[in-house]
Amino acid sequence: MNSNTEPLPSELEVLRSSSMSQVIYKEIEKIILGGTLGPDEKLNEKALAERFGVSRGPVREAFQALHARGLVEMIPNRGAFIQRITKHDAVEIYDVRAGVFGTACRLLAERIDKATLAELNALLARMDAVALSRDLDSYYPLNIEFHSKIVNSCGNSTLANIYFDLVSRLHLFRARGLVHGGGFESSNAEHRAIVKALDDRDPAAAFEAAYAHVQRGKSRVMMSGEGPQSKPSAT
Amino acid sequence: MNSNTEPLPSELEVLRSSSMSQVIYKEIEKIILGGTLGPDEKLNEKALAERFGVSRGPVREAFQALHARGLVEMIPNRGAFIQRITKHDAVEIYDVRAGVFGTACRLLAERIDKATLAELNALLARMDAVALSRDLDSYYPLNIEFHSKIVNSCGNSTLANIYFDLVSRLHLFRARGLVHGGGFESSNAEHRAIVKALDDRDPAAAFEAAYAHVQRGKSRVMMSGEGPQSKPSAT
DNA sequence: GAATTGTGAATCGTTGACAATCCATATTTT
DNA sequence: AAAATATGGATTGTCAACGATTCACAATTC
Repeated sequence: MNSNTEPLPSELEVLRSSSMSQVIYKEIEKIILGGTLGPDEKLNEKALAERFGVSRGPVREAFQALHARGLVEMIPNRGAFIQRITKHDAVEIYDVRAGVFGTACRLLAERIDKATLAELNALLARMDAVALSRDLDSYYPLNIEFHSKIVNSCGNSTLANIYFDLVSRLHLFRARGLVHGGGFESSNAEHRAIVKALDDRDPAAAFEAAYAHVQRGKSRVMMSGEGPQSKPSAT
Repeated sequence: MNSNTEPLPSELEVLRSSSMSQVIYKEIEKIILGGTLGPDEKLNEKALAERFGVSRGPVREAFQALHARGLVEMIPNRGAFIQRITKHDAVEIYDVRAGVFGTACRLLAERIDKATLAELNALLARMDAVALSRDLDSYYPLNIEFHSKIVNSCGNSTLANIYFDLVSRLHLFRARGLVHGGGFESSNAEHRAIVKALDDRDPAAAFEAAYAHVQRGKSRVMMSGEGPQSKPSAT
């Protein structure tokens, strides 16, 4: 076909492979996770449709997908609202995330290669260096990269999708600043314990180290006592 | 086919509390998981809309939600198809399910009460009895009830939702008969190991027992070599 | 006869319009 | 004046219709 001509990676090409509602989905997801809108904020169909230059149909379809993924709440005859994550919800999500991340490490321990191990060690070193200079804004992305590298290397895309979904939902729990807040030196010590278990090819130890690490992260976040705590009725 | 158009049984009142697309979602989900349709089967918008007596709008919204949950595949300008689960996909799902179910047991071990323990023991006894009579059709629902009881008792609805989603997706992998196929006496022995760990309030042991149990279930299913094995391009 | 091209029916993607519902404000009632 | 009730505007839920794309099958070409 036109393997020689592909000068348009822009919107036209995207529209060929993905339907409109999928594009709208990604855009609204960006808006939600961007954090500019407050929690419990209303998502106006007409306003969003006009903003993207489409009709309300694709927007409504995107809403349903966002609802299925737990990012928005649908109230009949009222519309779509950014999902509100209570403290109780956040605890639940952290516990599942601990189990999923632990499972990723367990699976990775059975198949990790030298290259991946080297990359993880390199990240450890960089995080240690940044921790010394106490540069929080530099530590944060490295921390994410470390966890993502593990999840993406465990050879299970289903697990990876679930993991990143959980992380997205936690983003809705406005309690950041705490992730960096309490002691990230100890955090990196926990990272080292994980990598050591991976290096030892010890699945059980890898799970335990990873599970404990996320649980400590939960404690660090919850300690600060931020976020909404009201508990709406279950669906 | 069905000249008597009454596919929605008295659930018109549900429409008050839930939107139409949510009802359609549940109906299509039932159709998919019912198993009457083969894998990779096309879901016709117009046909489904007429079957439910609505227009195509709500049906398309339901499709998006089903797609987000991994039950249908959306192909641009082609429509919605029942998601095809390859053997490779099934392995991934089993591994995640093992980790999630293990996490449920781990959490439950920290909070289980006498009543729940008694219920689980009662189920164990019933499954043993059924195993003696080799009544597979009676064993299967008890097996499901056992796992569901654990997941629903661990006090984490987020985890429960993810778990049942994974189970649903595994249903798309047409390889049943195998779940019962190879030795369900050993399966119940594994159940006993889980309950023992729960009784001991030993989280780590509970996880290991549960994880190993699902992994053995995976082996039993995969051993039979059924299911589609073609591997479409990764997303 | 096999491959290619052309045609038409069927289906999908999107839109704009209409009815039903909800919300905020103004009006009435006690 | 406070509570209850009406009212108008805005928003959602659903539908039917239009253009665009795909698929199956017939006609044509080599």
